[in-house]
This record gives sequence, structure tokens and C-alpha cells, in this order.
Amino acid sequence: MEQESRLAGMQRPGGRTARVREAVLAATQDELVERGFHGLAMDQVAARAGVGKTTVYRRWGSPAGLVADLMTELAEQSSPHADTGSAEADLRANAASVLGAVTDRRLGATFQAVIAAATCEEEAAAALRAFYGRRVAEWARSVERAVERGELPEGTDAAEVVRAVSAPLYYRLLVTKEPVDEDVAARSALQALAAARAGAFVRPAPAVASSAERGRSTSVRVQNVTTADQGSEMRG
Amino acid sequence: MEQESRLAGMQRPGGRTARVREAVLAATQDELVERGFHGLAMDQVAARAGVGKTTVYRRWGSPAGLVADLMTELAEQSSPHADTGSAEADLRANAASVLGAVTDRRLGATFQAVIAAATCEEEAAAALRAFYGRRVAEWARSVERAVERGELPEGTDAAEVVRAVSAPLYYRLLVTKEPVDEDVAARSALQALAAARAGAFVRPAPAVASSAERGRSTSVRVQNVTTADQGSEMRG
DNA sequence: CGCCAAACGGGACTCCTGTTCCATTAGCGC
DNA sequence: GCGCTAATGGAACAGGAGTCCCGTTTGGCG
Repeated sequence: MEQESRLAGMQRPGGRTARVREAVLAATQDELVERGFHGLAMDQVAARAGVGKTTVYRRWGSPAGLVADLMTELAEQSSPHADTGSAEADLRANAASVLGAVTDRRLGATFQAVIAAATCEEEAAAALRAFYGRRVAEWARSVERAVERGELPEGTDAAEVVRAVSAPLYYRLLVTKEPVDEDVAARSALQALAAARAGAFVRPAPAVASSAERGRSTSVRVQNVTTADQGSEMRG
Repeated sequence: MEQESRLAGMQRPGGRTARVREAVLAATQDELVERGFHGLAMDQVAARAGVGKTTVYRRWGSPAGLVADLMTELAEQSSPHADTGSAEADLRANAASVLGAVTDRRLGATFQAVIAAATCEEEAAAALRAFYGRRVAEWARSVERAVERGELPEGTDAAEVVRAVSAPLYYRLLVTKEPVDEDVAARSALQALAAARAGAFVRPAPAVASSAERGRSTSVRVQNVTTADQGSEMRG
């Protein structure tokens, strides 16, 4: 993409260019709140931002490009993540955080838009991945600490637990379109926690690695999907 | 919607009309596989189906309409759902089924498209909801039977368990764009199972109901979102 | 302070999507 | 078979998104 190079290493980042970018991104967010992603028109954004249509096309190329840049902007802002000393409280806070993001009028519209854009534009998809990669890594630390404290089984895949907290929320938001509220968020956190405690997030021993800890944990193995009830797994 | 009435109660459903519909939907799927939803052009579909552009516009109105009709068609085809007598095997089969749907070249493209369409068109969103409502209800029966057998705690929300199986898969597919394979599917099923066994899907006692069974579970209750910042997360 | 390249802005132009009009075809009931 | 009408098909038309061209502005730099 030619736009990217301009976005990243701008050769004249001083005054005007920065001002234009700021104005355009702000206008984009306003438009997203009012009309949603499918109603995002480059002309409108340009007009609202008070810049030329040509400029918007030149620098962002498409609605998806606008939205991707917006997401990149958001990704750069670090968010506070809880570390309360209790896995339950941390995961609840995580769920609440996701809830806040998708519920907030402005942020929610942006997320919806990015996800919509990501379904058809690789650029937006990459921005989304980058954002979540960062957030998941941040929150994973609190899960790791819970493992260190012995609250969760040894070998638990922290990032997986974090993802498991938000997965049901996004599932509702995107697939079933059910409302997402505090109740759902809290339950989601607790479900992830329960599964984690039961050892469902313990990484399968990679080939011939240390299978020593396994005896200690609740012994969850991933085997062939096919047949019925091997019975053994998952029991503590 | 005016199209809907035509799709639903067609006044002359015989021969030609049905043929046209079939041809158009087939062409739509082909186009989706080749170009994806954002590349779905009404003209192309019409040409490929060997029908007039006008007809396609008249009966489906938009790419989203095409995709929604396709989804409705798929929803009407009942899928076999396992009932092996073991919750684990059933949930694994469920996960495998979802995996199959999103992995299959043709079906997968269709699902991606419907989801993309659902992000901007209520019609497609409704078709998607209807589809999943049906599928979830079908699979929920096997979970209910597991509850009856005593494999899972009394009061477990069967539909929730089923949703929990597919949620991580869709999360990967849509949000993080990670690959989804048998391994992920199997883990997803086991995680849901673990949480269900731990009682994380037991419905919160509605007012003054039986909270007796709760002692048996690992004491996971839905409480107030206790500690930490639930306010301004995701912010800078 | 003044040069110069980078960035911006406006307007005309193109192409493609979606609509409208009307002639034609083909189910369906008799 | 036969007519009636729903449904289809083709072609012309309109509107809007995206591109191009070129003149204007702006900020970095000597």
C-alpha cells in the first residue's frame, strides 16, 4: 500500500499535516457514530473535517483505511489493566473493560466499524489484530501472576484465558447480535475462570517436553476429536 | 422490505421463478468464494446466473439481500447433531461441526459473507440470528440430556454451553483472524465442558429459586463486579 | 527573509452501481 | 390449448464514488 508509507513516515509531519490528520480522524469517528461503517463516505468525512476530498483519498484511500488508522491510533493509547491480586477480580475487570469498549457510544461505533472493515480489508484486519494482540498481552500478565500464586494450574495459557473472557462477548456482539451487558460480561469472566481452574487452558505438552507437571494439574489432553467418551479427561 | 414479501410468499413459485432463484443463489455462492462479500456485484451475479440484472435487483435488492437469502436457505437444511450419550463427545462433535462449516471452502465463504453483511444490514443480521438460534437449540438438547444424566450440574443453561463452544472459534475467525483447526475446536469444546462441570453455566437463581445444588459446584456465583476500575478502561 | 518541495484544494471527468420503462416470456387456471 | 397476469429481460438513464490535473498553500531550511 502506498498510503501506509505516508501514514507511517510522513516527510513533513509538522503543523498542517498533523492538523489535517487529527481533523479527519475526528470527523471519521463522528460519522461512524452517526451513520455506521457502511454509511461512511469519503466526501462526507472530508467535508466534515474541512479538508479537500482529494486529500482524504490520497492519504487513506478508502473508508477501511480511515477506520484502520483510527484503530491504530487507539492501539497506541495504552489502557490500564487491573492487577488486584485475585484472578476473579482481574478477569471481571477485564470483561468489564471489554464491555466498556463495545458499549461506549463512540468507541463502540469505532470497534464495530473496524470489525466490519476487517471482514473485507486486510489493512483493517491487521490493525485489529495488532490492537488485540497488545491488549491480550497486557491482561495476560495478571493471569500469569495468578498462576504464580497457585490460583490457577501450572502451565495455564494466560493469553488463552484472556481471550476466553472476551470471546463470548464478541460472539454475542457479532454473530448473535444479542445485547451485551454487565451480567453477560461477569458470567463470561466466571466461565473462563472456572475452565481455567479446571485446567482446561493448560497447554498440551509440546511433543516430548516436560510432562512432569501434568500429574499435578487437572490433566486436560487434546486428543482425537472423533470418537466418543474417552471418559478419562477433564476429571479432577 | 418489499423484497421479503416476494421471497416469502411468492405468488407464482412454479418452474421459472424457482429456477431463477436457484441459479442466482448458486451464482452468489460462486462469487463469494472467488471474490468475497465486498467483491459481490449484482451485475456479476446476474450474468453468472444467466438472468437479467433487473431481476436480481428486483428480488434481492442488494448484495446483503442475496447473502441473507442464502443463509435462510442454509438454515432450512437441518444438520445432523450428535447425541452420543456423553457430553464430551457431543460437545466435541459440535465444535467439529462448527469447524467444518467455517473451514469448508464454500460454506466458509458464505458464513464470512453473511457476517460481513450482518455488520451493516439488519436483514442479513436477522438471517444470521435465525440460523444460529436454530442450530444452538438443536445442539442444546444433547447438553440437556447430559444434565438429566447428572453429567452436568442441575440448572445448567444448555444453550449457553453450546454458544460457549463456538464463541472462541468465531472470535478467532472474526476478531483475531487466527487459523482455526481441529486442535482449537477440540480445546474449545473441552473448555466449555470444564466450565459447565464447574457450574459456571448454572443460571443465576431467579429471585427465590432452588439454590440448593449450588453447593455441589465449585462455588462460582455471579456477584457484583467487585473491585477495580470498571469505569474508564480502554482509554489512554 | 525567501526558496522549494511537499502537501493540500477545487473542479472536471470517468466509470460503475442501481433505477426506470416497457416489451416479452412463461406459469397457472380454465 | 388459450388467455391472463406475474415475472423476467434489455436498454436507456441518473447519481455518486473515485480519479486526475493543475494551481495554491505551507512549513522546513539555509
